[in-house]
Amino acid sequence: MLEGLNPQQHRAVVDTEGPMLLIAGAGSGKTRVLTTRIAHLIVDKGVHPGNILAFTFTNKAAREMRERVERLVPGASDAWIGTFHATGVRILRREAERLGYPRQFSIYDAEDSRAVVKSVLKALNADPKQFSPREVLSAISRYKNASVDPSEAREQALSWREERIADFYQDYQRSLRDNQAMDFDDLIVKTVELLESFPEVQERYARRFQYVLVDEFQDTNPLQLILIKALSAHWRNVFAVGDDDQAIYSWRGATVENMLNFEDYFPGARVLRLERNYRSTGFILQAANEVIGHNRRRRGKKLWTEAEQGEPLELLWVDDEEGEALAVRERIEELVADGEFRRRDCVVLYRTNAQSRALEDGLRRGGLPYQIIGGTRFYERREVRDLLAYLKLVVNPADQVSLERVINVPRRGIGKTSLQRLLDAAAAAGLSTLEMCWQRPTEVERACGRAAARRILLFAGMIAELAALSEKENAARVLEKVMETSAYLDWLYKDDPSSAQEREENVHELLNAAEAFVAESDEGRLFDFLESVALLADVDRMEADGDMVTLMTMHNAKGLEFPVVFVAGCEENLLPHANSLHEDDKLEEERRLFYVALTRAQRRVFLSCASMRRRFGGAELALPSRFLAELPADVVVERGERRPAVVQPAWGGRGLWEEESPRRRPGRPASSPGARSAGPARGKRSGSPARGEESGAGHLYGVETFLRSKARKKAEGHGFDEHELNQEEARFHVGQRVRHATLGEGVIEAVEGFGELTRLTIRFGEAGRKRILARYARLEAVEGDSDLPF
DNA sequence: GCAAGCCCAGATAGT
DNA sequence: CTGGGCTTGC
Repeated sequence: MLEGLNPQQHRAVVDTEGPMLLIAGAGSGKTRVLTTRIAHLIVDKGVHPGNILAFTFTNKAAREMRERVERLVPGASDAWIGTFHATGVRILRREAERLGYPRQFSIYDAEDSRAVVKSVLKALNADPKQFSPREVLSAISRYKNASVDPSEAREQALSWREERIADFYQDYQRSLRDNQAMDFDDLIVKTVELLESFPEVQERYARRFQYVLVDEFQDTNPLQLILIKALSAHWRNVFAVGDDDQAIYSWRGATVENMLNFEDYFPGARVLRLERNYRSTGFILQAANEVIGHNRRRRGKKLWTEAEQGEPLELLWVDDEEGEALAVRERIEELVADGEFRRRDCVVLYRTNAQSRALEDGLRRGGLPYQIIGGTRFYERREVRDLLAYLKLVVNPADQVSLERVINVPRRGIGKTSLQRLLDAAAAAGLSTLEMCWQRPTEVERACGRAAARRILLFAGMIAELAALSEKENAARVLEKVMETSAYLDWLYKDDPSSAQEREENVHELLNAAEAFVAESDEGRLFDFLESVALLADVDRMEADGDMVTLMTMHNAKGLEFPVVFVAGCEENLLPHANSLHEDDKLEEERRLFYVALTRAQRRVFLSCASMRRRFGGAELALPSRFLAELPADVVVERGERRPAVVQPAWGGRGLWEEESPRRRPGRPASSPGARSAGPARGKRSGSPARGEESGAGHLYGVETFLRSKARKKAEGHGFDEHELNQEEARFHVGQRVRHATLGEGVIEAVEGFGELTRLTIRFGEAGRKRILARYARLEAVEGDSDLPF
């Protein structure tokens, strides 16, 4: 078992007593250490598997860890291995009654939570202009992950706004409790609450877990740290594994402080490091090391490898997202044709889910099989959520959110007014809506009128029947019954025939999921099924079988590895993301994200960078990511050429990126790839020159053609002739300085539309950013272009 | 009670 | 361009 471990790994495995922090670089074999350590505890130390607790970042990671341990030690599956959330649920299902929750409390996902926040905002008369559900929700989540309860939030509030949010927080929690529901964060919050309020319970669990292991420790938050401490308090054997260079979830409340101050939180802790990388080639590692070296806030380490240099990274210059998709597809086809890689070896990573669409289209058009992780998730489809809401309601009749979702879906003539009367009556009686219906039907009739009451009571009766059924039947049977009694499929076709077929397929997939669950689990109980659904992460649904390319966000790729990695959209405002440009901490997190992306790769890395990207329908200029400039020049070769983003093609002047003399842009050394001016790319010394010579041929059309055809279409509709059109086009370009009569001087950031519809986004000094119609703006050109990036 | 149509805001990342 | 929320008219 211990064979083949390097000395550091070996020590990390066998040095089991007391707290330990393992700083494990990307690809340094930490998963192996974790699994071997668990196996070692069981086999060599005689620890009972049930006394081991391991936290992973995703269910998929948990499953893999369990399988790997099981392979080393058959019968080890009694160990508690799971995400923080899953472990929280596991404890809460046994103990929730102490907190005043029934065992079968509902778990609300983001959309359910949003519904609750919305109703809270409405009830407290919040001004929708000042408080969006989104913001409030994220504020609440931040509080929770920082372990701040509503009353503390109220006390800490420094402004009227914060006070209001604390009030919303309080009502939100009250509402969840009324619904006997917990949101995602609560799964940990309530577990901590339980352990803190009931010392005997804490003692019981802390005694039980002789060894506690935590993976991806750099992405844990203060609340999770409290949970770790509480559960390891008795034996104090905490083994935390993490890499500060891969901390990418600070927006979820995670803090590297947990790692940096480990020795304070766990006195007597030892710290070990794994710096030898077994995953990537020399070139890839060199690139990754160099990039992450630009971060200041880090513990600092340097990965090394004895692997061969391999192939240099390739930088693909493309015109726009379609060109990018095409380039990605062609490279994959090439790799597959060479026989060196399969499609399933390839992953395409991107910063935002919105980028997946163009990539997806490109792959589909080329007939290249792919799977997408994340984005519009299966369990977020309306039809799937409707049916799940029925099931949740069956399990937990107090769940108002689910009730309101389905009481009139399919339509049964229970409209807003009747529903409101019903809700009011129930609230007045201090009962949940369904209890009201079941226990006091006459009052429902009084409140809603006879006709409406009849329909409502019919619905309530249906849920009661389903609930009875769920006592003895498994999840799949109950789901079938829901579909049957609600005639859900019929309604799909009635509601929107055009989408009905696709939705029906989704419904059947849900049914399949339920069947699969029933087949796998002991009892196939409905509420266990709902729980497994609620806790699923996107990556958990990743297909291991089937030869297809995988598409996902960089965040989702954490902890995974692939022979071939594509990093799409290596552009300013995307990577680093626009929202992270102005704070150093955020910028460094973006860099870590890029680092994570690079270090997923075993053998090949392709980076793509477009000159133009479409957003909200309009065209926007894209600049090469500053991170590209941080790559050492001799580990990258370029493909295609960096074509100027000629947003105004007809005007004939120099395009934004055609420079008469190589003028250096800020922050970009001349030797780096990003600084090279347009022109045929050259293979570099270490690369394969022949490839570098290839042009970026094969685009469906250049930016120019695309924009002009679009312009012509518009012009035809508006009685412009082409001459006039060109005149209009000629007037403005991105980067141009202009003066506005009242707004002052500014720089054009984006040009959208053509002719009389030309819209300009201009950043003014004082007035900020404005989006205006060029024809009314009466702009005056000012000499000299602004130096981009803005 | 309900459907059609209009308007506006919007999309960083996810257990 | 898209989706959700609101208004309007039947």
